[in-house]
Amino acid sequence: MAQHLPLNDEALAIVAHRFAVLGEPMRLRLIQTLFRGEMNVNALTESVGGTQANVSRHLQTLERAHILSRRKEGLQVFYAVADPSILRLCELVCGSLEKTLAKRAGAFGR
Amino acid sequence: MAQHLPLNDEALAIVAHRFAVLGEPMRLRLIQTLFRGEMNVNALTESVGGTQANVSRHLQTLERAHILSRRKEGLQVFYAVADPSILRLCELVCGSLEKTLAKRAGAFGR
DNA sequence: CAAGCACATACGCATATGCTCATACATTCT
DNA sequence: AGAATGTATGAGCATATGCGTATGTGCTTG
Repeated sequence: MAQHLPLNDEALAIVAHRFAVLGEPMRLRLIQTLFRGEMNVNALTESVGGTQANVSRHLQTLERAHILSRRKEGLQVFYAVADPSILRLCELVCGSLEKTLAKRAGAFGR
Repeated sequence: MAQHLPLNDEALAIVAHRFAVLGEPMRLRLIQTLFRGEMNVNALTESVGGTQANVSRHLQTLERAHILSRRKEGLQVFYAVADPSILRLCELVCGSLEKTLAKRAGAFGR
């Protein structure tokens, strides 16, 4: 947002929407899983837990935001991380949080 | 999220919350204004538009998320960007959006 | 101490969001 | 064509969120 500033109303809404899409634990969990590579809906549903319907909806949200890509192969649909900046985005947030919330650092990593 | 992966539930919730806080146009507008430097509530209210009550609420949300800092001086309260990573975060999103949504690029800049 | 200013908060409303259950849709196989 | 499988979508509910109006709180000044 440096060479871009100040953003007008439309741009602001678009940026806010992108952040909002990333602002749900279930969607982050899906993205996190997909960092390991492309996966179909059933596999993702098992991996993250919850119902297939819910997972499908979140995947749709992420794809519409151009964060994931969608590839249909026969009966199955494979999703993958489409926007490489997402990883850096998450790293930035994690790094910042580790500093700001050093007390709760135990919640990070495994 | 690289050396951090995979995040556990608590960490995921924290990261998601941070993204969610950034996922509102009004709050982004406040942050954007504060990139120019510390400002009090009245000045911010005039700058971003809307009611004082609403601005105050959003500022509170941002401060609780450790994105802004709060300094009281007499009658006035001054807010400032507390987390320097926010700027890079916004830049990342803007850059990514310019590429992904090249068609709507006209919405950016001024 | 009373008045005034800057900011925060309680309340109520309208809308948005996430979830589940059930069902529709699409593709493959028999 | 009909059955089976994988995915998407509609309906309905519960909760969360953003907003405005009105009021409360705290500091300062006359």
